[in-house]
Amino acid sequence: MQNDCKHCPFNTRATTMLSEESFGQLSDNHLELKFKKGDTIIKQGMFSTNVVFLRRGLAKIHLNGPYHEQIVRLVKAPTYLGLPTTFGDKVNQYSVTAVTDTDVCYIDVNIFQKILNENRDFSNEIIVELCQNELESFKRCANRTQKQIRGNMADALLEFAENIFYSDIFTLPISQSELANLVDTSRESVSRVLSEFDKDGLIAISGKNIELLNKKSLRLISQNG
Amino acid sequence: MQNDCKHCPFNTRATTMLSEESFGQLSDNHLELKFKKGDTIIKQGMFSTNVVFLRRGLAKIHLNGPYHEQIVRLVKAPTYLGLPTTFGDKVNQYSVTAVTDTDVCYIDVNIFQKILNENRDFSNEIIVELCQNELESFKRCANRTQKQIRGNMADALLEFAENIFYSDIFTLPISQSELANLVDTSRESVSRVLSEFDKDGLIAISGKNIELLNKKSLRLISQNG
DNA sequence: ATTATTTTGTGATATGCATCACAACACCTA
DNA sequence: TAGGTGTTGTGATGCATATCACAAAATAAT
Repeated sequence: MQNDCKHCPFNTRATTMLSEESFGQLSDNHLELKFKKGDTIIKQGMFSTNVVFLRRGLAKIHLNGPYHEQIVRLVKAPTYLGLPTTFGDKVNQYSVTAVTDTDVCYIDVNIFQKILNENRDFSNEIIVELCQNELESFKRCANRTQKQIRGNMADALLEFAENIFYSDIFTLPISQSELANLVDTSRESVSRVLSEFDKDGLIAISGKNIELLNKKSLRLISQNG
Repeated sequence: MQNDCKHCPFNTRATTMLSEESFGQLSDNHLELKFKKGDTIIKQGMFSTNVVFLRRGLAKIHLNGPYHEQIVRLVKAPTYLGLPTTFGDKVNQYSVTAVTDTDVCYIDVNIFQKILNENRDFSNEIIVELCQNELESFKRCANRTQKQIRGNMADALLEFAENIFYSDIFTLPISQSELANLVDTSRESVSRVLSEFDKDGLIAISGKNIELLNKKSLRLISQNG
C-alpha cells in the first residue's frame, strides 16, 4: 500500500525479476508494519492469511512445548516467516516475537502463492532457504544434544558475533532466561558460564554488553564441551 | 531406465500431471535401485548429482556430530531425500542408511530441477513437504529438550506404532543403541526404560518384537515426563 | 524519586542419567 | 558344534546440571 515494491531495496536477485503486473499486485496487497522490541509478530494458534517478510531486525521463533514455551531459533532479516502456515492449514504453528525493533511486510497469501508460481527463480530461492533451514536444524540438533553447556554457550556467543551482529562487541539481545531457553539449559547455568568465561578472560561483560576477547578459545570450548 | 515413470504407482496428484515430455525425460534419466537393510543410500561428504526418491521402505538420516554420529530422524517412503544437496553445493550434508530393505529412484538433478520449474503443483508439493519438515523439527526440538527419557521413549514407541508401522505390534527396526542415539540418551537407559514399561504392563516385549498394551498410559508418560 | 517488578549472581543441595563393568544372549561364520 | 562378534540386561558409581533459596542489581512503573 505505502510503497512501490519494485523499488524496494530489499528485493533479491530473484524478486527484482518479477513482472510489472506482479509488482503491481504486490504493491497493492502488502502492508508495511513496524514492531517494537517484544511485540508479537506471529501468534501461534491464530488464523493467518499472510506471509510475513522480515525486512529489518531480529526475531525469535518460539512455540508451546510440553511444559513451557520453547525458543527454537533466532532469525534475522531478510527472511520470510510463516511459510508453514501459508502452505499448511493457515493456522500459525509457532509464534514469532520481535527481539529488536523490526520492520515487516505482511503479504497476502494468495498474491504470494501466485508470484511464487509465476517466478521459478523466486520459488527456487524459497526452496533453497527451506533446505538450508532443514540442514541447520539437523546440525543444531546434533550439537545441542552432544555438547554440554559451556560448548553450547560458546556456540551461541560466536553465533551472535559472527552471524548476527558481525562484531565481536555486542549487546545481548535477549535476557539470560531466554538465552537459557534457547540453548537448553537453566537461567542459573547461563549466568554461571558467562561469569566463568569472563573470569577466564574469554569475554568481557559490562551489563548486557559483551565483548569476545578470545574467539579461538571459545571455538575450542565449543568443540570439546 | 527400467520403467516408464508415467505408469509408476508412486505418482502423486501433482506428479501424474507432468507433461509427456517430462515423463519421457524422467524415464530416461532415473535409476531404480534396491538397497538392503544397513546399506548406505546417501553418504555425507560425497558429491552427488541426484535426488533420491525413496519409494519403499524405511531409512535413517544421520550426520557427523561433534563427538559421534547422530541420527536426526527416521523417514519412511514415499519421500524425497537429498534435497539440500540438490539445492546446495551438490555435496551431501548428511547420510541416509536403509533401515529396512528399500527401493529408491535416483533422479538426475537437472531433470528434477527442470520438472520442478515446469510444474507448479509439484514445486508446491515440495515446498509443503519442506515446511512440514521444519515444523516437525521445531516440535521435536521442544519435546526432546523438555521431556526426560521415559517421555521421549514413550513418544518413540507411539511414533513407531502410529506413524510408521500402523500397528500396535511391531518389530523394533533399529537396535537399542540406535534408538538411544535417536532419542538422545544412552543404550543402557533405553534398555532399562523398555524393561520398566514391560514390567508395568504398558508394553510386551519378546525379543525385538514389541506390542503396545496401554497406549493411554504411554501418552500420559509422554506428557508428564 | 520511590516503590514495584524483573533480571542477575552465587552458594548449597538434590537428582536424573551417563558411564563403567560384566554377564547373558543372540547371530553369523567356518 | 564351536567360537567369534555384536546386542542386551542390570547393578554400582559418579557427575553435570537442574532446582532451591536468597540477595543484589537493574529496569520499569507510579
